[in-house]
Amino acid sequence: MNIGEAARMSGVSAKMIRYYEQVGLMQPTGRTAAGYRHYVAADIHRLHFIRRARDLGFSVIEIKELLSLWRDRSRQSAEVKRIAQTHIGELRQKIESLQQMANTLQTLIDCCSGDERPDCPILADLGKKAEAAAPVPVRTGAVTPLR
Amino acid sequence: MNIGEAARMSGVSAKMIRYYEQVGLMQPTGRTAAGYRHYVAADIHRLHFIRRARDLGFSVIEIKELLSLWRDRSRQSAEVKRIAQTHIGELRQKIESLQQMANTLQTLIDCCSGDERPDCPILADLGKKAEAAAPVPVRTGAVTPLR
DNA sequence: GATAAAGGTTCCTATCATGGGAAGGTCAAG
DNA sequence: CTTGACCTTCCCATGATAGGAACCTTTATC
Repeated sequence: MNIGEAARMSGVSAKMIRYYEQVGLMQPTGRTAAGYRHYVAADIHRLHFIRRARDLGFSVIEIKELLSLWRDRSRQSAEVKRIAQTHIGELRQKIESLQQMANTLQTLIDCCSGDERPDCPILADLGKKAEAAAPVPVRTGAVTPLR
Repeated sequence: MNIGEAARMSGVSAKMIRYYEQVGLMQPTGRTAAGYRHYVAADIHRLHFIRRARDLGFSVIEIKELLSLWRDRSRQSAEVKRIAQTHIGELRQKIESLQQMANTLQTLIDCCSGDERPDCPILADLGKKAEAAAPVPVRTGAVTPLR
């Protein structure tokens, strides 16, 4: 099966399939005489795995680790759990940070009359001299951008 | 005042100050004979504004809009409110998406014994043929990456 | 006045996952 | 044999940020 059909079957774009090969998530596949990649059922399965992991926000690095554990008969589930927990920690930190932004912003919005007059507590707050209200920005690390 | 001191006073790095000038958030400042940028109090104030807006997750584009409204005497607060509400909508969507990831992942983690045995529901789920459990990925637009 | 340290300038590179597009080769159907 | 769909590689762009090189300026010290 060609890359296009593999893309359709796995839900991963052809572009990304090539990228995953390049960064080592996918083994280089066999090629036809003309240089076309060809895929078998196991490749599709692996692509499904990757896509699902991406949907859960795992980075390429993390997915590489998960993949190497996936069919390792001697793996210890503790290892997988550790990776997942680290990741969920990152997710939670990011959520909290966004939540704090949203809360602060909501407070400002609630105070804004939102009419034709120029008085606006949102701008007033942004322009305040000191940073009294500024939430400490959280360094959340490489959590995957949402797709 | 030189760019270094402006950075110290505003909490925006010199690198970013130059970047903001380049993308039009800051007006090009005056230069000394040697080509050094120099800043006055109003510039620091503007940098504070920018930093605060960045802390709230506004993109450079949005900040540009907010800045142009900031000292516009004829602005309507409704306009500012609209920008803020659009932005908070993006934040909420992003939060929801991350929350869903975290929930799914937590469910899987809870089912994983996390011991020395290889049986692992996390990997089992990721490797499932169909995408039954896959949450629909949300296109959340240009919400700022966390800092 | 010479020198060294600290700070400024521009320009290039990288991040991370993803997509767009060009230039060109291949395959299958009409 | 042409047409259109598909494949290949290669380059570029995204957004906000940082790192670093090469080079110039200012300031303080000897």
